[in-house]
Amino acid sequence: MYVRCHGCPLRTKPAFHDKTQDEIAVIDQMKSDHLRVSAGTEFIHPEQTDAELYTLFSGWAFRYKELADGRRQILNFSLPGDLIGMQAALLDKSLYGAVALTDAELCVVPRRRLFKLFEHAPGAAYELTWLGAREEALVDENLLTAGRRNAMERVAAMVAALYKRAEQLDLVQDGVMDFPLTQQHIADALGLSLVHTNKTLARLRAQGMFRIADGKLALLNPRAVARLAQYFEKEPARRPII
Amino acid sequence: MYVRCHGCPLRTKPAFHDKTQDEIAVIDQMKSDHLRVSAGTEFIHPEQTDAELYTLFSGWAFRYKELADGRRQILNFSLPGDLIGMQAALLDKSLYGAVALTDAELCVVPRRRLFKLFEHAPGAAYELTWLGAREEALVDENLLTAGRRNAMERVAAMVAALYKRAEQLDLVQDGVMDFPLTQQHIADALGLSLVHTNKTLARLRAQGMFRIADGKLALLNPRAVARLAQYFEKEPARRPII
DNA sequence: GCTTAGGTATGTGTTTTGACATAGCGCGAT
DNA sequence: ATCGCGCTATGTCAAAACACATACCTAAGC
Repeated sequence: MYVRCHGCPLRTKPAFHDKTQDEIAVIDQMKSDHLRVSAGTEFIHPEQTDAELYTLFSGWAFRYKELADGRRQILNFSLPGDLIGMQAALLDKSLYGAVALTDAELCVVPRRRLFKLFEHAPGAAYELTWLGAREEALVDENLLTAGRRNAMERVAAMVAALYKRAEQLDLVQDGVMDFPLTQQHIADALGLSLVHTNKTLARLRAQGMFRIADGKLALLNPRAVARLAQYFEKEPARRPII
Repeated sequence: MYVRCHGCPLRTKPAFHDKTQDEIAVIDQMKSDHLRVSAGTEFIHPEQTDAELYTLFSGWAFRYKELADGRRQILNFSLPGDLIGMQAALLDKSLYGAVALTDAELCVVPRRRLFKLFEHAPGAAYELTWLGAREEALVDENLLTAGRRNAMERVAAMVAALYKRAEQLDLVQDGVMDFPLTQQHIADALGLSLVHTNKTLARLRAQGMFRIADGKLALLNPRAVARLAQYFEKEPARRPII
């Protein structure tokens, strides 16, 4: 059940850099646990002071913040290979929550070992920082979306971005990928109301650019979606994985 | 004109951790330049592939992204001591621009030296990563603002957050701080139109919670502002500075 | 002194988004 | 089997935000 980094099936995906056996050994040593959580589990809590650092091994997750009156903003979605919890692990306490969207597996790097990692494995530390910077880039893009795109564009931007990320992980087949978000998740990620999200999806559906149904997303016209969203960013060809 | 880290007047502010002479020497070695730029200078360009890493030494700056049709979203504002350009320095190319809002001074850490820093100064590398995580936290909060707060709340949240940051840097006197943003900047940061921002400011002004005028912000009723914005986050008492 | 440009202010009408209500569907629990 | 719940769908109306037009003020440049 416990997955050692040496045989990790994730790191051989085309999305990720190759690593030497030594590098992998370092990371394997840092890893303290391999966690299985079921859909809906909140594995980092807002205000939590002892959150660990995680790499999502399988499944989907998201980070969120909320206001005192319950309004919730999803900050970003995590796919396999993504780091979750840099802020939570480094800062005094977590300023957000993190929840598994599907059943998921998490590789755990204890926050206590983080500084050691910087001392003894500068390469891994650099990659950690790199991944942190990438996560910020995702949030930046989401902020652009929430701040400056209208409802139709927001949905299109989200579809385009998630599709591109899934593609890199070999999660797309014949233009179709798993898509475990409810409309409430979409609304919370895009800064829209649930009802308006539903109506926006209906309008987009009528235009036939993509289809979301039964937990699947089929991207029918990537060009049109990218154009509508004015979303043209490329993911780096290969990235680290810790 | 060139400021050596040893005598840096910024790092002695109460907002920052103390450093040993050795630590300071390491950073001083990393620093390659001390740049002066005038208000409006864009010192990191979107798509730029060779952006350096900066610490803002004096003045204000902001990072932004824009859509092809010109809509602009300001991602966050930087105050003295803040790091700017982690993403730009680490990733292949910059996904955002960075502009000086006022005349400003920048300490430059060349991107080429970054990996060396990780190899030879794990403490400094850790702090760099910490600062990157903090910047992401700022963007997270801005995303919550743009996505889930209404116009009045957005302005209040921005005022509360910037005031709190300025306070930590001794930039507040008698409840008044420099505030070099135009209404267009506020609009672009909050995801509002210029006109609506102006009207929202007028409504808030009528309520007397704060006053923005002549490049100054006077916070008259911090409690009311925090309550309206539902903004209660605390900055960590002390943080690193590179 | 005049002009221009950037910034702020405000009225009017339109568009977008949200709120509320209601309904249907599928699925798991009792 | 049926009840309740989560999720999706859709109509109607209200509120929030935007677009456009115009005006005023100040400071910089000629």
